[in-house]
Amino acid sequence: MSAEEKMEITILKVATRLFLEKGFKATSTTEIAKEAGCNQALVHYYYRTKDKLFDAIFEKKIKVFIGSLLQIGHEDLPFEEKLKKKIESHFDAIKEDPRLPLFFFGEINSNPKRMESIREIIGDLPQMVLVQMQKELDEEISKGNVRPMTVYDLLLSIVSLNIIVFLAEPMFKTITKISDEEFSKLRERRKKENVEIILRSLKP
Amino acid sequence: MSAEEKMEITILKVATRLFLEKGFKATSTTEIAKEAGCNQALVHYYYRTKDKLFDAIFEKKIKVFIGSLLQIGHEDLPFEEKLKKKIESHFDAIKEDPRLPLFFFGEINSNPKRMESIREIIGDLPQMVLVQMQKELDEEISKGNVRPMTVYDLLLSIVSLNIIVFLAEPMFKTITKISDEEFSKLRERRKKENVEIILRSLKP
DNA sequence: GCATTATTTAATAGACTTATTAAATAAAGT
DNA sequence: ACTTTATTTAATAAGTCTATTAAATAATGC
Repeated sequence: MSAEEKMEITILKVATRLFLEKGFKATSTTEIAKEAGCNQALVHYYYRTKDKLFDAIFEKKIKVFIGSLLQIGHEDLPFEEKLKKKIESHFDAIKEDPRLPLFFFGEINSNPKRMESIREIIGDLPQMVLVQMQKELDEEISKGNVRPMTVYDLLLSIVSLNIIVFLAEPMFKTITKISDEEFSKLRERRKKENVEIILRSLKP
Repeated sequence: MSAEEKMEITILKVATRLFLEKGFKATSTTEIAKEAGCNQALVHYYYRTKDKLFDAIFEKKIKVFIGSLLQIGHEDLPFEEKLKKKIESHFDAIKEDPRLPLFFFGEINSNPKRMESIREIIGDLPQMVLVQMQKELDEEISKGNVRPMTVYDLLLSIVSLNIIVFLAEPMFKTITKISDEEFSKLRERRKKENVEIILRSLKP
């Protein structure tokens, strides 16, 4: 097991996939071991408990999700362009991992304490996102380019519009009987549409 | 147990609360029985299996959720007013039962077959919502009052904006440390804001 | 009152869960 | 080559879960 991938890593990858797909409760360490190709005890040997294994994964993913809203290296662009980039990078981060939204909202709901303990680990990240956007937004409002609005409202709208197409995919496909191909088109259209909706919503 | 509420009903109520709170997998018939104040076997006596009990509840709730988008008795109102009523009635239906969105998206994701079998039971309801809105929308587009847009896009936007505040409540409160009172205000503001965002998004 | 039916319980089968143990094998260090 | 350390497994404890059984109690019909 040295030419091959280290089993410790394989376990983590399999666990990531399964936790994201089915959530904490519905995934067993037995199943993780089976898919990784090892004994169930090995999962506990490397990660001690199912909880610790999960937390490591959860932490990594929430950083990706929140961090995608913190656009860097575009300070010189005009407000609308910066915002467009934020929305699109957030959308792309979710597209990379379409189960992310349900994963977070589901796991935080079923175990609010988890979020508390993760809060300390992710640190300033959420604050940075809020402060950065707050600053940019307030400036535009004072210039009269944007109608008065809180940063919370703006963020909620962005996240909301960006997650829906991924969140609703199974329900949507069942109801509309739309093909996978058609759905892909719709998803790509939504990315542009979301930017359009947000920009329109800001006009004074 | 006849002056009191019938145990069959109590079980259903408790099960509804627990399934909505924690989902199918995380809720045991043992727990339902305990909270209802009866023996675990009685849950199976009345509802045979955990699955059947769940399906009965799921079906009821999805009808409420989808049905709230089918506004009736306002055919004479102008388009924007009808749309406003739809958005608000959908928002209110969720407010009545804030765990509804996570419940659906979570359960459908973790068991897509469930949705398939429920599809037959709920019947035309989703089609009615789609057709009704399609008709109203196309009319406005042909009159030039609304920019070209599919009914899917409109519906996705509405549902998305309406669910986010309920879906994100635990995450949002942890990150922002906002008080319950402040959050209530924000939630009420969102209801108006959502109507505003949607109407702006339709302008030609 | 007695028989029939409905409601409820205790007990348990059988499967699955996480986590720990001790033992086996492989790798590395000297 | 021998010891120490890391990796892996089998076995199992202790608990949970759903579903079924047979037996007990309560309600109803006649």
